[in-house]
Amino acid sequence: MTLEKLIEKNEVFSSLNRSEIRMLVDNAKSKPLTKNEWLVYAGDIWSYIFLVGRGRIVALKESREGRVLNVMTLEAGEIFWGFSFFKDGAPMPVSLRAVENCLVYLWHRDDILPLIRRNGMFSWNLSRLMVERMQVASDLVEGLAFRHVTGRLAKMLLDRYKGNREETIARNFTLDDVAAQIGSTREMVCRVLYKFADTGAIQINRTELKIKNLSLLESEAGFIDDESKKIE
Amino acid sequence: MTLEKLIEKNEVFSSLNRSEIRMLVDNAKSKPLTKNEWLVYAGDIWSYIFLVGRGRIVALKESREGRVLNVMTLEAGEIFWGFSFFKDGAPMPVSLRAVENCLVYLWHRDDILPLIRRNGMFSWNLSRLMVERMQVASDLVEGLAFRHVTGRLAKMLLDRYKGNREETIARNFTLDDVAAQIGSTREMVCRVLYKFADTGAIQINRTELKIKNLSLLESEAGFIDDESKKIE
DNA sequence: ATAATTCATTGACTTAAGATAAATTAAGAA
DNA sequence: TTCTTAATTTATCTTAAGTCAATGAATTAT
Repeated sequence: MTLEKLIEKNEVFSSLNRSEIRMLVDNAKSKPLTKNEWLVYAGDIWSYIFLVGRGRIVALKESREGRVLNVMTLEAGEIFWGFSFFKDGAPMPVSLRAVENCLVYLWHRDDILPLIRRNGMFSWNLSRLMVERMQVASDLVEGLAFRHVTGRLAKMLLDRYKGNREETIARNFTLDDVAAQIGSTREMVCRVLYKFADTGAIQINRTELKIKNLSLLESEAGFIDDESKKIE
Repeated sequence: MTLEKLIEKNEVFSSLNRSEIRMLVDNAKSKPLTKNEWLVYAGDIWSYIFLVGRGRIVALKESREGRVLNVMTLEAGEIFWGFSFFKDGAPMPVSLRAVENCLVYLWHRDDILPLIRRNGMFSWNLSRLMVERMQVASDLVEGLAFRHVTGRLAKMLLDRYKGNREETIARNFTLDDVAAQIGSTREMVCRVLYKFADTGAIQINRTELKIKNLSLLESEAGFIDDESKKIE
């Protein structure tokens, strides 16, 4: 899709007129990323806002011990930014890495600021997007603080495959990927998956997966009232 | 402090002119809160933005099992908002509770939106504040995902008392408070505090606390390279 | 001052989850 | 195909952290 089309389709830019969009298109710095290439590292001071034109980019945190937590995935058409785009000197809270070959369009803060001054609704729309991102962070916090690995994994399966009930799904993600999504280890993920299979919630083999019992999974995820887990 | 003064001092409102400030002052709904009173509950649809005039308000999450996680504390002069202030139907990710007697000034989304349309820098400043809040969330995630209770507690002590090195500090927080801040239990917090005392990092008794060895605490918090914890 | 209540502390016990290592299988390269 | 590499699976062991229960100290209410 052309950059112009991508901009037109994105809600954040919905308040811009023709000439403003043209200005954006003309000033965009496009940057191709090869699979696994890093766009920025956590801790960097980076004052850009960008739009994913093609491919997918993952935002992740790494611990010194080498563990990885995927915070979110940016699909084509989505927008993200460096924190110092908004606040001078604010470091990136996550690293950004292309999970496949990508094309991104970048704008430096200095090139966007005039637009923001002129167009009140533009940064309003940015604020709205930020709220969405906060919801993601909020869910993450809740999972990490209150749920066991079992619960986080069940929730992830539901988020991903609720629609594919009773369909056989190819396991096209590695255990390490899943572990990074829920903040655990591949061994734990593997064990818990087979635990779910034991209870009949899912069916699983080395390459495929099938959701057999939605409500069982939901109760593992903590969506359903489970008397044994309640207080008073 | 008068509402007008509070508004003038807050960066978010720094782009407003006299008459806009007057408009805000006139339209503010002021609401007193008694200690421990709830302002909103997590999950509520709540389209207000507010300014803490007096007192302190804590933003917290609760699990079904009764555990509590303090996400942040809003002091007098600080601003926060319901998520549906920005996005229709977006639920509150946290509950808000007064930890002492408070006075808050509230504005409904509908009363602020015209201002935002007119004044581009206002929502820009809001976005900047949102970035600060995201940094808080980011640190929280990092702590929960990568640090043990020991590390989170050490970090909390440093954040709170780095300046009070070698001074005796009254323990004016309950173990439950601390546990809620770092996402653990009072018993764990107690045990870890006495573990820190064993290593000589702090001195502690039932009512007081003293930081004895900053670098020991820092290494517990993971600020210092600890060979034993590194990979390869 | 005394009683009631809230907090802090500690030990014993249980569970969740990570580390390590080895065996097995699938996928891809030669 | 055959070989190599990467990923999955399982078992065992260790550690982190939570629960429960009991005790003692401080604080608040009466």
